[in-house]
Amino acid sequence: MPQLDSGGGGAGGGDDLGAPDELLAFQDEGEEQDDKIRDSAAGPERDLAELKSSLVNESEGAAGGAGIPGVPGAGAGARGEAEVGAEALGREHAAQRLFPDKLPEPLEDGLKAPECTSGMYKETVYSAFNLLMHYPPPSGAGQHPQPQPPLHKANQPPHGVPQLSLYDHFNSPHPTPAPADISQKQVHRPLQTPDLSGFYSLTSGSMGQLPHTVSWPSPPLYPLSPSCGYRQHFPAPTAAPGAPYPRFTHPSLMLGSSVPGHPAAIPHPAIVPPSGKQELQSFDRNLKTQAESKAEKEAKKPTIKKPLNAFMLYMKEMRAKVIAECTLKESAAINQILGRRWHALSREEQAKYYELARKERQLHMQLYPGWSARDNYGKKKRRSREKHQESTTDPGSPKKCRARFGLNQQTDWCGPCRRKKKCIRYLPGEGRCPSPVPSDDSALGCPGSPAPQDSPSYHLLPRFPTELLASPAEPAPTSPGLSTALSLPTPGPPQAPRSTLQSTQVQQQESQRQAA
DNA sequence: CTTCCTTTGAAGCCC
DNA sequence: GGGCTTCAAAGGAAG
Repeated sequence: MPQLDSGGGGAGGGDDLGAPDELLAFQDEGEEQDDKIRDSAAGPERDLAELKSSLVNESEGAAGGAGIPGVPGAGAGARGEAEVGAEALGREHAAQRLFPDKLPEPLEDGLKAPECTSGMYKETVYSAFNLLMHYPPPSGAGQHPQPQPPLHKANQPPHGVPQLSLYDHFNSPHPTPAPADISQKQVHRPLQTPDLSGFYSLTSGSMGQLPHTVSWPSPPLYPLSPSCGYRQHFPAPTAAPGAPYPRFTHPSLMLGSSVPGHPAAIPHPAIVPPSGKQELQSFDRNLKTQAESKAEKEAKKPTIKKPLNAFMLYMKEMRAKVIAECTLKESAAINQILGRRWHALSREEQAKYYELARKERQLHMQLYPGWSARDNYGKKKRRSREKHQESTTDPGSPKKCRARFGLNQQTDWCGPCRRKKKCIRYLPGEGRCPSPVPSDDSALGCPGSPAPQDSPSYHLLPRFPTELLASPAEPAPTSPGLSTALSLPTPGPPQAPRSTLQSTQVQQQESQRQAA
């Protein structure tokens, strides 16, 4: 994993929640990083071209990479408990009124310059990082040597000034702070990108300053109030302007005001109703009747979702863009494209998402100390036991197929069927699946650039036209011989995989476009 | 209405 | 510790 932590020591030193896989991902990126970094200043067009070249060179490993930008850990500044209460609230408002004047110059610039022309997703990433600045400040700051205070008081910046470490480090043009007098500012600076908040929503003031090239249909992970921070959903009377966590105050720390099920409770975005409308009704009922039995409350206990990992955050941000580019809406297809783009990201670009995910996990852990991913096990409808057993005992199961031929269970595709979960091609006595499977899209009737066949880190077939992944100005090279040499049969009856159908659909769209 | 598909990553479980 | 499974998001498709 990239050394995301600043390593500045102190209380934040133990904040390593990263996964070891992240390091592997970065190592795989290899030496192309220099080129990617060099090109990183280009716009969306660069992305497509880079993506194409990345796909071609995907398997090229490389040693060592540039260090990932240091990211402050979770060191917590301490505040005295005496600040709890209305006094602190009043102080917060007062401080917020003063806040704009305390904005550092870059933030001021951001406030005054909504026209930002950065990379295609940089804005949102940076925006998320702006909010990450609300996380515990780097312990290295040493501004709060006191012992770790309670959560809702733990991370307030010293003087209501936003922590700029992440901001400065990533040179984000976007400001974070939320002036208290937002409504007035909105009059002069109408929102340009009302839905900027894929990761964490920002204050309306910030949002007004944050141009967003991609519409953001998704609801914010951590919705904010129009006026500041996370106050709306996580009211924190003790929060100072720019305070990191207080607006995220855990329900259990809200002294009864935000406990799930409590009338005043406002759920964290990770808290998801067990069943949509019913959940809303449940909350509505809770607003009316507080005398429900404890058992009932338990039964209606909302589900706390897993924190999003880096790729999920990336998908959340980029989905709309891919949908717009490809005119596809099926998520399975979009996700394939996003997966390849993810691999094509530079180390630094991925590092941003890994860091976001790390913060996400850290925040989630603090919000829900007792929560475990196991809590949600079985909440999604599991496949039946019989089906599972059938899969594992089926000689054609990809699991057995991969095991038999020494393929990677996680990433290798089992033969030409191109399915991970159920190999429909391999049959007993048929011999080894031709794996790696054909690495160009021609098997799907799609021209495409060949993928590295022996790459241990990139076995997946390109099942979508390379045009979707590569720059239109740079047509992907075709490899006509490969598929014909392999002469792979289609998955065949009863049905071809949906992805194949989807690919065909995409190809048809592309053909029509070219014909036009 | 429910499940599947499809991706990567994190985490839990089992041996 | 390795291997496997489940879940996280998303929305169309299929059952």
